Amino acid sequence: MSKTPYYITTAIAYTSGKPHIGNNYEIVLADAIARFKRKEGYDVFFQTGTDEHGQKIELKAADAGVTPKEFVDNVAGIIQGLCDQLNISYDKFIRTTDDYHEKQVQKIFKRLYDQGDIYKSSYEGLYCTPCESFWTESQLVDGKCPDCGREVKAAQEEAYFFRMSKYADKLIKHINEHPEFIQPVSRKNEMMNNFLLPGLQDLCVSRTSFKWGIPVDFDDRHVVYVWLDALTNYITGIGYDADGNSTEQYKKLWPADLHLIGKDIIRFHTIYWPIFLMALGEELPKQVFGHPWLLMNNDKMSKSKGNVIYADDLIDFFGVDAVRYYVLHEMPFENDGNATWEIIAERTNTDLANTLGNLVNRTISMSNKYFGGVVADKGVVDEAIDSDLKAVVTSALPKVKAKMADLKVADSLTEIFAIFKRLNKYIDETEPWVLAKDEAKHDRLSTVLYNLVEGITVGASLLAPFMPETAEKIVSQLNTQVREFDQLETFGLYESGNKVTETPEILFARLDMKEVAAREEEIRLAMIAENAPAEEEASEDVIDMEAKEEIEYGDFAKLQFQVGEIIACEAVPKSKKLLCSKVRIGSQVKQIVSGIKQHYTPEEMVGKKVMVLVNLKPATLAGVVSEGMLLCAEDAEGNLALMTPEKKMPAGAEIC
RNA sequence: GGCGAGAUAGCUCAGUUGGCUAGAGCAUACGGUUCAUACCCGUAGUGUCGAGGGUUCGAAUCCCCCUCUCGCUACCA
Repeated sequence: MSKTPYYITTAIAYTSGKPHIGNNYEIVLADAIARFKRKEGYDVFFQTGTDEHGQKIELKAADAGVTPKEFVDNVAGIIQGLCDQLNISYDKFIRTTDDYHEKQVQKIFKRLYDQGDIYKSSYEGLYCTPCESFWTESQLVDGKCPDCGREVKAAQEEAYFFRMSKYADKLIKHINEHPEFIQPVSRKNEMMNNFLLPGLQDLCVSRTSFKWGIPVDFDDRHVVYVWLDALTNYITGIGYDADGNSTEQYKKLWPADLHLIGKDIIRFHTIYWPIFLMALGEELPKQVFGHPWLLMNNDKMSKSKGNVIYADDLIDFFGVDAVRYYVLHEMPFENDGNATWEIIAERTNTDLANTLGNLVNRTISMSNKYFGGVVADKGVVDEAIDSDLKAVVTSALPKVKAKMADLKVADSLTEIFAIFKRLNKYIDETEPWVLAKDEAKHDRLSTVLYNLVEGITVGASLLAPFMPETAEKIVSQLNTQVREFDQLETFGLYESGNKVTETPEILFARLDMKEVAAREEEIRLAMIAENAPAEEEASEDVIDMEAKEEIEYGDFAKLQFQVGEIIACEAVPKSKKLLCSKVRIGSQVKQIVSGIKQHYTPEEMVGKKVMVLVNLKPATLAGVVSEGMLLCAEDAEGNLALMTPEKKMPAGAEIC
């Protein structure tokens, strides 16, 4: 009987820098699922990898003075190193710079172009020069710019687009008929209500503004833009061929059983990716699970704050399985989880050191103390207390399987730990130290210890997909092996008369919270120190934007910039981003609305001298009239900085 | 602004189709035990189940309204 295939993927990691623990969470989750499915008897193929193209990488490489390829080789190496440290059992690590991938992406692009799904456009008639904005046809109001109402006209920038709308109805039908397709289901509504039902926009699938990408082979001014390049890794990695010569492996594995991704890219995996596949005539993946985030200190991580948590730092301190346990157990199904050194340490102490580690240790110690390490079932049963123990142990597998079928990994671990908790209780119920004092009860004592060793073996075997190293350590101390799943619903398979180790090793040492805090602080300070110069560098990080059309001086002269003084400011009601400021310009006061609430409080706005575009046609925003524009600089992360005069200037001074 | 989710013990959350004294884990207190990593076992809790109103014999659970939080999205001159 051939095994049922199970193809699982993670998102491929973007190689712009070293990923933090929040990024690594996904691959640990995928690994646990993959290992579990293998144990369940599936023929698992687990693919992960790196996404290595794009302008950001091109720029970072230039800054670092290396070629983009050298840059991504380095980062991809770091990422693979982290995978190894985290004990990730991937079968394939794909890089989007791999030859076969690039070749297939070109073929896919060509094929989609030939069949009319991709078309070339140049934004013709859709550029509003005053607004500096491109618009798609459906965004126009009465054929004019939806913002200013002026005529739009052709622009120079050309690009290839994918006709998304063509497949929208088919996708809506698929999603409705396959409620399991998008997980968690709450995401399904978001996709439907925000994108599919209002009508899909065509997707831009090429760029001419940078070079570090896969060239469109029949039009080499263009490179394939991110999604067609990145998403296709799921099929190129297993041997897809756009000309119909796909490998046997591809035929066996596709469609994928599970794409495990972060909730931020659900849209691309549940709308664009299925539509690409439909266009190629391939089946859709069975399930896309958009997992929540693992946040750090309930805050946005920042190197300058030193609160970024990296997997390798954690592994150094806690050990790989403590880290795996933490991310797998602490992460809820739908809400974001939180990671702090303190919480990780607490989990390690309570669950791993106390419940599990101590259980193994005390069991082995007693075996050595009372029977010289020999564990034998003498068949002396106390039905009242033994039967419940056995029931808990042998009923765990189906419970865990049920949880895993719904991807409830955290709950699965809880089920497994229920065994260890039950075993600890069993020790109290049987009181081996009392039995030991009575020669007549030594056979009973032997059976009790046998039951403990047996239960631990079953628990360790269940634990193996989640904490492989620990499972191995446990069974090795018990001088046995991790069992297959079909041996976990029978009690009593441990070889009677076997001898456990004489020198039990502490599996997880209890951690002193003070030491944990000290270590965290040490790393935090090191990170801040290391990034102090880097942060300056970062501020020097150049940002290239697409070049706009050249203008005449006359065009510039039309714009009236003046220094304005903010004399009052308040938040616009019913708006999340808008602040309404009263700005003195000369002797007049204008009311200006700006989308900067997330960066400035009304209080700190007051008194600032800022650069104002004065002669902009008034517009109404969220029901409030705005008579101009406050100018800000914006960086790649969307941080804003108001433009203020470098020397003291009166309100109304012209900026020219 | 649109759509959606949520507000339950100090903390993180469970509470199926409305039904007996509202639960789990962690943290806390007390008791027990000593094989073990000051560990394990047991007991005890405290909760106006976000506010208000309604339906019902009965509501954490259904309806209305309010406040707040969050997600996606639009807007962000």
